[in-house]
This record gives sequence, structure tokens and C-alpha cells, in this order.
Amino acid sequence: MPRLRVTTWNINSVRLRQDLVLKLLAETKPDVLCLQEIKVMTDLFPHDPYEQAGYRHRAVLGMKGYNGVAILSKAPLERIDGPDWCKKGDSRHLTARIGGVEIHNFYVPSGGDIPDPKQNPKFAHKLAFVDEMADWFRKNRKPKDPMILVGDLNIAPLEHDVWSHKQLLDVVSHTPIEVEKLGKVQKSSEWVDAVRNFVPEDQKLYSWWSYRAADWALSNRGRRLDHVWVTPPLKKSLKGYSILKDARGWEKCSDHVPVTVDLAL
DNA sequence: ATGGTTGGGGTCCAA
Repeated sequence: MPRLRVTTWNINSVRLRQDLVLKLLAETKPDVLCLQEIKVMTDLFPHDPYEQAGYRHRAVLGMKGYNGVAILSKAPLERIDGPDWCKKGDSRHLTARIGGVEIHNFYVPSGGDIPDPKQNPKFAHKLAFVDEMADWFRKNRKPKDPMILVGDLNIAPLEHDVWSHKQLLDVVSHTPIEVEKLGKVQKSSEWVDAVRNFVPEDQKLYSWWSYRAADWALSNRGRRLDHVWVTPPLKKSLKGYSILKDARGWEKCSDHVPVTVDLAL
């Protein structure tokens, strides 16, 4: 029964943090690594170090300066180009079929500061993007399809996915409208939250800590923005998870840490 | 209530 270990990480510049990506690959040894915010044009993605590290199959969708997603795999992958979300051409989603499983890598818009779509076009974009995700899966895929969805969804849906539910109810990433819309995406393919499958909902879980805290570990005001979901056929295959909190303390680190899930297929 | 930090590209915008 082959293991499939999938890691998702918002790397916040793949070029600046190349050594950290290689460190993660060496330590965690995922079969598939999904990156977000690579912040590099597709043609300038640094392939060589990953080729040499044994990740010989790669799909990259980048752009200049912002966003960008990539999938690195030890096993062959078949790239599937998805829709142009919100018709913005902004490199936020990439799909690969690897060994009979379809893996969706998403970077959902952050949404700006003001949680009102009428005042803040970035928040309107985020809500429209999440709406489109639900529509797309409902129309184009079925819950019985073996799929994994990972990425920086920029939404912490549960009360204990944030350091203070009450204080963040009006903060973009944890507002009721975002949580409701993300719930509709979850329903679209009956997605199972793989990490919460292992960790009860009354336990705090974070994958992101702001750069702006004087001492991120001491204040520990985190949010769980990075997710791994699976469709029902894969639920029984879930074997374990890890959230590499140590990576938030690495030199020149990302503000997100790697989230890993193991499946036995 | 406010401000705090980081990256990319270019001396500001996005997160």
C-alpha cells in the first residue's frame, strides 16, 4: 500500500527561500509539495535544485511579483489547467493528476483589510473567488472522485482555527460571510478537512503567524489559513498529519508553515 | 484604537 505524503506551504517568494524549501524536502520527504505565493514568473522558476532533489516532475503557474503556485512531485504528474478564476489571470490555482488522484493547489485572495465587499474590492474579489470554487466543483467534479485540495485558503473557518474567535469575528479571514462561503466549497465535493480529522475541533491549530508581532511564539496569535481536504473515497486512507511549527522560527522564514498529510492509497 | 514586518519591484502595493 503506497504512501502518499502531501505538503502545502505558502512560501512567500520561492527564490528568496529556496534553501528552506530544500530543507523541508530533506526533512519531511513529501511525495508532493504544493507551493503558493512563489512570486516569480513561470519561466524564471528555479527548476534545477528540485530536479536534483528528486522532484523530477513539476507544474508551475507563476506571474511577475505576485501570487503564483507550483506542484513538485517525485512521481509523474499530468497537469490540468483549470479556469481563469474571476477572469483575472492571477495564477492562483494549479491541478495535477498523480497516480489516479487529482490534486488541486489553491491560493485564495487574501481579501484586504476591510470586511465589506462594497467598500473593499479585494474583499469582493475574495468572496467571488470562493463562490466560483464552489460552483466549479459542483459542476465539474463529483464527491466520489478521488481528489485532494490543498493551499492557502486565507480563511480560518473554525472557532479554534484562530487565537481569539471573538476578537477576529470582524477581521478578514474569520468573518461569518467568508466561513459560510468556504462551507459551501466544502459541501460542493463533500470535502473532508484532513487535519481536523485528526485534531478535535476544540483544540487550537494554526498554520500562520503574522510577521508584525514582536515575538510571534510568545504572543502566539496564529490562524489556520492553510488546509488539506480530501474527498470521501480518500477519507479512510488518511493516516496522519503534521504542522511544522518549527519552520516559523527558521532563518528568513515564511509567515506560513508547511502542513502535511499522509495517505495510504 | 493602533501599529507592527516582509517581499517584489522600483522609491509603493500587497499581504
